[in-house]
Amino acid sequence: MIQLDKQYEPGEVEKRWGQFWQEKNFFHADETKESPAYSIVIPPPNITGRLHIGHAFNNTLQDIIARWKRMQGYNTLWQPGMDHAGIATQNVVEKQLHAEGSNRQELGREAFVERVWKWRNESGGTITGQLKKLGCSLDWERERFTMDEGLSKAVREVFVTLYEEGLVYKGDYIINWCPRCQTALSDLEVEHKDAQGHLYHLKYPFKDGEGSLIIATTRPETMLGDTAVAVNPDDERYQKYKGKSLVLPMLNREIPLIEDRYVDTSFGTGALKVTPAHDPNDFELGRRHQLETINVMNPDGTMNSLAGSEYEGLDRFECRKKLVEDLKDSGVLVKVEDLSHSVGHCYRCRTVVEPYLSKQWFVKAKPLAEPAMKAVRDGTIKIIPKFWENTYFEWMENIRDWCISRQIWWGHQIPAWNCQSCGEVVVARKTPKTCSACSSADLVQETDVLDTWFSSALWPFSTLGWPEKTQSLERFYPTSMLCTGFDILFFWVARMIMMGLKFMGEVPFRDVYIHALIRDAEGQKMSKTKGNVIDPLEVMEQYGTDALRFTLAAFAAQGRDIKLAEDRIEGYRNFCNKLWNASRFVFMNLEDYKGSCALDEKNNLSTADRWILSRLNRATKEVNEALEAFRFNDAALTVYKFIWNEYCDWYIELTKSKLTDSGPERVAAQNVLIHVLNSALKLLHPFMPFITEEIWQKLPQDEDSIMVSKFPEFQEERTDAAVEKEMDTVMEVITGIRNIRGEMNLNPGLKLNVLVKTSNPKTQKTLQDQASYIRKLARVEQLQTGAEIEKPKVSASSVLGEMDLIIPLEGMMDFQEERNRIEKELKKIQKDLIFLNKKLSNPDFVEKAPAEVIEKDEQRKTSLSEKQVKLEIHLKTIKQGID
RNA sequence: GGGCGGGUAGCUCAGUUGGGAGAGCACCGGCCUUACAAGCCGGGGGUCACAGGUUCGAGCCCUGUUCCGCCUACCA
Repeated sequence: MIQLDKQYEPGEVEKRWGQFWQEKNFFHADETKESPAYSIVIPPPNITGRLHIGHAFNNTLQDIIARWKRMQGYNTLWQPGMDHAGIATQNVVEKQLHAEGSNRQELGREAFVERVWKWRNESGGTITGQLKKLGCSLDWERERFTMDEGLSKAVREVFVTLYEEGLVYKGDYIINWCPRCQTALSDLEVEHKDAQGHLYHLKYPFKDGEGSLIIATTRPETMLGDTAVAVNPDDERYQKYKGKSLVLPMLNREIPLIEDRYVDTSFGTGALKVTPAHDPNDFELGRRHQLETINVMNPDGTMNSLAGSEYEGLDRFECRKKLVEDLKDSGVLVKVEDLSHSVGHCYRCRTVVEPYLSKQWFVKAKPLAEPAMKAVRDGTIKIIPKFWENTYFEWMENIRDWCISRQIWWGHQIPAWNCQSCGEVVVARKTPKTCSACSSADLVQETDVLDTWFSSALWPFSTLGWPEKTQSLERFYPTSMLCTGFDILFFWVARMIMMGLKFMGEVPFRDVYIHALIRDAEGQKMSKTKGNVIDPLEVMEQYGTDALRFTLAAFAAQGRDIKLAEDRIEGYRNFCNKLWNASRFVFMNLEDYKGSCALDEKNNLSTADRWILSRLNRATKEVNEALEAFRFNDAALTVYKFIWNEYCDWYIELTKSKLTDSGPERVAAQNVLIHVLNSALKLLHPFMPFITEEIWQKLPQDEDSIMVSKFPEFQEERTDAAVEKEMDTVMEVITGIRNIRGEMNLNPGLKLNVLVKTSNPKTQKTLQDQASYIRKLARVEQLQTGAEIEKPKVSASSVLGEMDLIIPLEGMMDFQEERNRIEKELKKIQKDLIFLNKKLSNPDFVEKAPAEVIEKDEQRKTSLSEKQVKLEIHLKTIKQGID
C-alpha cells in the first residue's frame, strides 16, 4: 500500500521529476513526426540574466500552454535559447576588467571578444538552470544562442539582402548617443523621464552692433556648436532683422539669422538657437538651410577642441556649469527659468543620452511596416488582449528608421568592408578578399556591431535553421503563439513580424499573448534599487515551484498589472497540501483495490459518483475553453475549485460512508476516486507539473508520465444534469442542517434528528435514497421525510425551497437564538419581496422584459412569499416558547 | 500634448454577450468529525470612484468629472 507523508515536501520531488523528464526526453519535439504541430519560441533571456519574477511569470504561462498542447497530442515544440545582449554583456565584462585595473582598449578587440565568450561559457546563462527548476518543458536539445554560427549566418543573410534592396543604408544623422556606453542607441532604447531643468535665456548680439536677440535653451553647452539663429518668418517682432548676422557669444563666431516656419513663436522668445550637430530638429533645419554642422563633443561626453580652449576636455555638465558662470559674468545670460521637461536616458545605464551627429547604419522601416500592419489588421496575427493592437498600429504608423549600428565590440560585426584604396563599401555574405570596385585587397571591416534586437527579430526562423531549408522550419514555422510582456512589443514583436514576413513570406506566429507586468504589493515596479523584488527562486524554495506557478497563473487576468502579494502564494501552497492529503486519503483506501482504474459504466455508480463525474466533465470543459482563450486565471481557478470545493469538500466526504462497506459500492467508489483524481491531476498538471507527477505516478496506471498522458476532454454524454440536481438537494439539506447547528451553537458532535417536510415525491425519494450521505455529513441520527410531517413545538427550522427543514430540539432549544435567526431571515425576505413587487408591478417591465426574465422573477416571488408565510408561523410558535 | 488601462468587501483581485455582485487572505463564532489545524463547519462585511444619460432594468453601454498607473511625443 502506498502511503504519503502528512505534508507535501516539494524540494526533493521537484528535483527528481525534473531529472526524470529530461532523461526520458519528453521535452523534445520531433520534426519528423506527422501529428499537428504546436510551437512556441521563448523570448530569449539575456545571457547576463538571472531569473526574476517577470521571467518566472512569462515562462510559466508558456509552459502551461506547452504542456497542455503536448498532452492534447500536438507535436509541441517550445524552443529555448538566449540572447547575447550586446551592451549589457559588454558592460558586465568591462566591469570585470575595470576591477582588474584594465579595460577593453588595453585588451584589444579580439582578446576582448574572446574574454566575453569565456565569460559566457563559464557564467553566462545561469538562467537556463533556473528555467529548468521552474519546470519549463523546453526542448533543450535545440537550445540556440543569437551569436551561434547558424544564427550569425542568418543575421548576415538578412543584413546583406536588406542592403541590396536599399532597405539598409548608412549615413550621417543625429542619433541618440550614450556617452557612457559610447554607442548609438535606437529611439526605443532611450527612456524618457521627466526632470526639473532650467531654461537659460541668452543674449546674442547682432554683428553690426545694433541690438541683440534673446534665445532660450535648456542645454547651454550646445551653443558652442551653434551655426545659426532661427525665427519664424511670420513673426512680427523679428521682421526688421531679416538678413542680419549675429555673433555667437564666447566664441565670437558669425552666424546667420535664418527664417523657418518650424520655429514656434509662442515658446520662449520665439528665437531659436540652431545646433545642427546636437539636436535632431536643428539638424533638419541645418539641412534645409545648408548650415555648417559643428560637433563640439567627444564620444565620451567631454567637450572637444571645437568648443574652444576654455571648455575643451570638460565633461558636458561641468562645461554647462562653467559656461553659465562665464555667460553670467559677461552679461550674456539674461535670466534662468525653471522648466520641467523630459530627458532621455540610456536604458542600459541610465546616463543622460546626447543627441549626437554621427555616421550610422539604418533600416528603412516604412516598407517593412506596411505588410506587418496588414497581417494584424486582417487577423493573420491575433494580439491578445486585443487593445494592444491599437498600440501596435499607432507605433507602426509613425515608425521611423531604425538605427542598427552600435559602437561596441560584442555582437554581430557588420558585414561591410571599406576599401582603403578606392573608398568603396563592400557588403557581402562571405568575407571578401578583394574590393569589388578596384580589386584592392586592402579591405577593412566595419567596426560597428548590430543592435542586439536585429538578431532577435529573426528568432522565430533563425532558431529553426534558416537560411537553410530545414525540416524543423517546415514543421514548426509559423509558430503558434508568442507570449511576452508589452514592454517589448515594439522592440521585439513588431520587428519579428516585419522580418518574418520579409524573409519567410509568412507571419512568425499566429497568436501573440501580451501579459501584464508584475509589481510589488504596493503596485510599484520591482527593481533592485528599490529593494522590493520578490525573488522567484526564494519563493520556490519556501513554498514550492508549483505554488509559485499556480499563483502566477491565477493572477494572470488579461489587461491588468499584477500586484504580487506573498500571502497568495501561501494560499496556493496550502492548495498543494490539500491535494496531497486528498491523494493520501485515496491511497489509504486502496489496500484491497484490484480493479483497473478504467471506469466501468455498468458498475453500481452511486449518486455521488455520478455527480462528481458530471462535475469533472464540466470542469474539463471550462479548463479547455479558458486555456484556448489564454484565460489562465479562469482555467486555474476552475481546477482549484473543482479539486478543493467539489472533490475534497464533498465527494471525498460522501464516499466515506461507501468505503466503510465492502462490496460493489466500495469498489465503485474506489474506481471513481481514482479516476477523478487521475483526471484532476491531468487538468492541473500544466499549472503544477511536479506535485501532479509525483501523485500520478503512484496511481494505478501504466503510462510513462502524466506529461505525456492524454489531457481530459469534454464529453457531452458524461454531463448528468439530473444527478447534479439531485445532489444539489442533498447538499442543500446538509448545509441547512449545518447552518442551524452553527447559528444555534449546537455542539458539532451532537447527533440530531431531522425532519424534512416536502410534498414533492421526487424530492422525498431523493432524500430517502441519499439518507446515508445526510446522516454522515450532517451528523444526523434519524432522518424522516414526508408530506404530512407534524412540526414539534420545540424545534428549529428553515425553509429550503420546497422543503421544510425541521430539527426537534426538545430540552436543548435556545428560543431567543432561534427567534433571532428567523427574524434575520425574514428581514432579508421582506427586502427582496419589496424589490420584486416593485419590479413586477412596473408595467414597463412586464411589457418589455423577456418572458423568461419575468417568469424567473415571478417564481422567485412565489417561493419567497411561501417561505415568508412558513417562517412567520414558525416565529409565532417560537415566541410562545419564549413567553 | 496625444493615447491606453484601472478605481468592486479591511487587503489583493475575478466578474466573456446588461436581468439586484464573487474568490483568496484578513475578521468573528464553533470544531483535533480516523486525508489534511497549511485543516473542517458556520457567519458578518460592498450607494461596484463621482455626476449625468440610454434602457423596463447598468458593476457592465454612452458622456462628463476626478484620482492612480503606463505608453508615446522634436516646443528649444
